[in-house]
Amino acid sequence: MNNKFRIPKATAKRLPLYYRYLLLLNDEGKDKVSSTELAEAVQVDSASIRRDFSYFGALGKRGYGYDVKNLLSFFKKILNQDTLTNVALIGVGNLGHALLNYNFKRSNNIRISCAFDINPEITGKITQGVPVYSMDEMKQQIADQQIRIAILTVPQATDQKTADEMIEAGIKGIMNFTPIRLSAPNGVRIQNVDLATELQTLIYFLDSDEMIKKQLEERKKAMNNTNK
Amino acid sequence: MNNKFRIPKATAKRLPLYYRYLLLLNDEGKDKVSSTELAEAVQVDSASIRRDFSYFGALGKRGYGYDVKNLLSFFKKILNQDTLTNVALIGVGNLGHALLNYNFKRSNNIRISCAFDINPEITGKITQGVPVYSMDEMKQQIADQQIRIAILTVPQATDQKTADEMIEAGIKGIMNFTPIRLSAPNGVRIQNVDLATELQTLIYFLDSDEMIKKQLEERKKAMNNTNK
DNA sequence: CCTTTTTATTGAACTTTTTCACAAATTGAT
DNA sequence: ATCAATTTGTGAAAAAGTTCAATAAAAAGG
Repeated sequence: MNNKFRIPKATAKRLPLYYRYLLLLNDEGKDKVSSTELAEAVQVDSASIRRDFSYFGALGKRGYGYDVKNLLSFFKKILNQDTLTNVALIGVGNLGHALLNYNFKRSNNIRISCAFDINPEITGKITQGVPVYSMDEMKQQIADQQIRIAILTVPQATDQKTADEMIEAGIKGIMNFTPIRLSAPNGVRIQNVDLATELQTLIYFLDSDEMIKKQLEERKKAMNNTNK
Repeated sequence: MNNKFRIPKATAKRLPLYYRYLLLLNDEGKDKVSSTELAEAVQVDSASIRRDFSYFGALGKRGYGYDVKNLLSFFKKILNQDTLTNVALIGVGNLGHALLNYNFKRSNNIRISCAFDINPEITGKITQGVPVYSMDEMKQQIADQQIRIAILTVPQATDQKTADEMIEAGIKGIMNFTPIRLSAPNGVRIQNVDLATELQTLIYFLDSDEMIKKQLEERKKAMNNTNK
């Protein structure tokens, strides 16, 4: 028996994407979908899609494509979408508020079930249907509710300490919106979401696109001059 | 003359990370930094860091490390941090508001200089120091202000149409927070930021971690039984 | 029933990214 | 001046990820 369970990281990252589009197709009443069709919608090369699916065995039918309902229920299980996942929100500032309003439940079966903040003006109340506790209560609540996943949107400074506390309370996965790279023991996953960095990367790519374009133009001009 | 300018994508994505940490070090008054030290802070293998830097030439000194000020001013240029980058915000909902409050300027020299929305209750006003225009004015404003980059946080549905309009107005880079994979002509970059997807990926990894752990335990147990 | 078309599956080639590991340069101590 | 300790820069190997393209199965059309 070999490790059939080790799915490439790159593939795993694309699964939710596939899943969401399959949900959409299903809602539209579509019965089948081909890798080419999927490729266009999710903007992943069709060969990659076929390769990705193949890690889970032969999910399709040659000459036909993939059965939407089949694929959907398969991925539903793979992605743990049949059970509701409760997550904690640490830090109810601007971004935290936005996330409270975000409807993760709709197509992901994820729910923010409790939030924590230091600001006494918002703690002890219910915001967007979610109770906001003080930070002192965090450890207890997370442990009691057996929450494994937390979204960290505190405004910096104390983040590592906060993370340590969360992990102590039983958190196994952190979606980290702070710019600090948290350190965590083995068995705890950190997913960094760094908005400023991504924006800057975008700018970098744009500038280098432009530079390459300029160089090409200059080279062309030089060629023309030599040919005269 | 060969293409010395083509920096690997993976490297480019890490540059803003390095930059931010270098800013921090400089603020702390540190003069030099080694790849090992950097590695720990940004959680990238030290060999990768050296490799990344080497694409730009020999930036360090053997037996010494990298000069913080030197490196910083070099990356400042590379990342276009010496000029302020204006970006547009399309959609001032919850997430949009959070982004308006986000201080991109502090360590990234990026500023949201105008925002757009359909909601007449917020258009025509200035929010967080940023004027909010109606969608009708978008094309004009983007063109007039020569904005190349936009953050798209509209609540779905019309997004492709909105994107097309933006591109027509001169936008070259879109940071897309909507779940839809936008299509764009050549020369326009789309950076997708998909919060629900990332959260789901995290859950997937957690579950597979757990499964692997369980399997290992079972295998161990089986081994023990055989050895008896 | 045969032929053509469609489309998944997958070995193999290819590309990109990461990591190893060591020579070469530099520092700092003695 | 010498030697030990550091630390970069980088060939080369390994690993991860993507794409090509041959094959096989199924569907559709005649």
